[in-house]
Amino acid sequence: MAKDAYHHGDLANALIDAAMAVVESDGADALSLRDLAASLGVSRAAPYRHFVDRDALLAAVAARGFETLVEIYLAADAGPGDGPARVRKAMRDYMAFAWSRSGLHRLMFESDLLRRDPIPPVLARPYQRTYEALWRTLSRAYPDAEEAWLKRHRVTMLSTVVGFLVLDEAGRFSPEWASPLSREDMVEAILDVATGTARS
Amino acid sequence: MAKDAYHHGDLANALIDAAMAVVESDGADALSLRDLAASLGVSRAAPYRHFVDRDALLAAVAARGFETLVEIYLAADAGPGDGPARVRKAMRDYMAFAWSRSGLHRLMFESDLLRRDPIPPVLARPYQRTYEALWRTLSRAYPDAEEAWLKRHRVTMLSTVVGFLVLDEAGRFSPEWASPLSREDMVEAILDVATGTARS
DNA sequence: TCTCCAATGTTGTCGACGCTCACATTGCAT
DNA sequence: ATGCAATGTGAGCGTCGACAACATTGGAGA
Repeated sequence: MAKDAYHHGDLANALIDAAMAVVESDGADALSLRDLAASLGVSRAAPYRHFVDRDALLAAVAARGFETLVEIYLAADAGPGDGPARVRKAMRDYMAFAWSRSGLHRLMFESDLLRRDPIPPVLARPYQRTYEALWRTLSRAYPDAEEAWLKRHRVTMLSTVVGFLVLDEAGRFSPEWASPLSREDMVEAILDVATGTARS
Repeated sequence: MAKDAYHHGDLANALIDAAMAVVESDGADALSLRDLAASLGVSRAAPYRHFVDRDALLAAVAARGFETLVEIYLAADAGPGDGPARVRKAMRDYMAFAWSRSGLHRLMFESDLLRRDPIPPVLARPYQRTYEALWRTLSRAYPDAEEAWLKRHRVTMLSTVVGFLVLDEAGRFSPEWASPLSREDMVEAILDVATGTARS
């Protein structure tokens, strides 16, 4: 109680937590540093002691998203089943993650953050680790494959899954549009195509 | 010259044109109604006589994008080659369009505009026509296919292409990441997977 | 041809926002 | 104990979207 009078204690993390909640519920565009500061009982200028600007805070939020994604990939790779089954599970779990936290996922994949040159420092490592984890899963699943084949597979697999998520989050696959396909039908079709096991 | 003193003449279209230029060069986030009005030599409030708010202007810009996409699909469908070849060309031309006007493409597929309920009226028709045109190309290419197969194909095909575009525009497929694949290699691989002609 | 009105454009203003600066307070290392 | 770096404050600047009250215009109908 004593310290709370002036110094917050861990304002940086509190800001990330609160920003994460806003991003998940209302999207990154809805984030206001002033509102955030007010909700934490702190002055409007306080956040700038920890993040140079609004984008830096969003980058920190996105970084947590990539860290979560790393865990998802690693868990799938450590799970049961043969290689291709683990790849499929990684993609399925990734889709579930994007679905349950769509505001965060949009920030991670549609924002300008990763378009910057250079990429924000806090984001660089989690982002790189994400793709290392996926690469590991993929190369373990197909140990005899040539590198070019694996790279090609990585490009097409990610594209298919991310494209489905983007279009779905944009409301493109409404029931009447997809009919007679159910959501599960579409997810399985996407996983089939993405992992290269599609039936013709 | 006389009318220019007070009445602009066709401010609505001039606004859309100017906004399109901004969207294509700097992205939708960079659009400022005030700057736009100034660049057209009108007052700050003038745009509001033609568009209820900033989003309405962006919706009009996006609508033009969808109209362009309709033309691309129709042209591909009217072109030479058998059905599957025309589908492939439609997707290839779509990718070229998204590439050459990436700011516009991002507005069309990543903005909140199409997430609204209801969809902005100016956007509803061009958006619907886009998918009718694609559906026509697809069903003509596979006249004997069942509806469920066609719908599934539409979902996976669009997902793969859009996902590649989104990830590419986000800078995910930089040369060192994709090596030894060239951009053309990736495009062909995407088209193979999207159109269901991928080699295993 | 004149008149009036709807369409169109302008000025003034408000509130929200990101961000900066000068200053205040705190706690930790010395 | 003290002094300094980290952290928080309050005031304020400039930009923006949006609204309201008013001004100007051109064309439709008398």
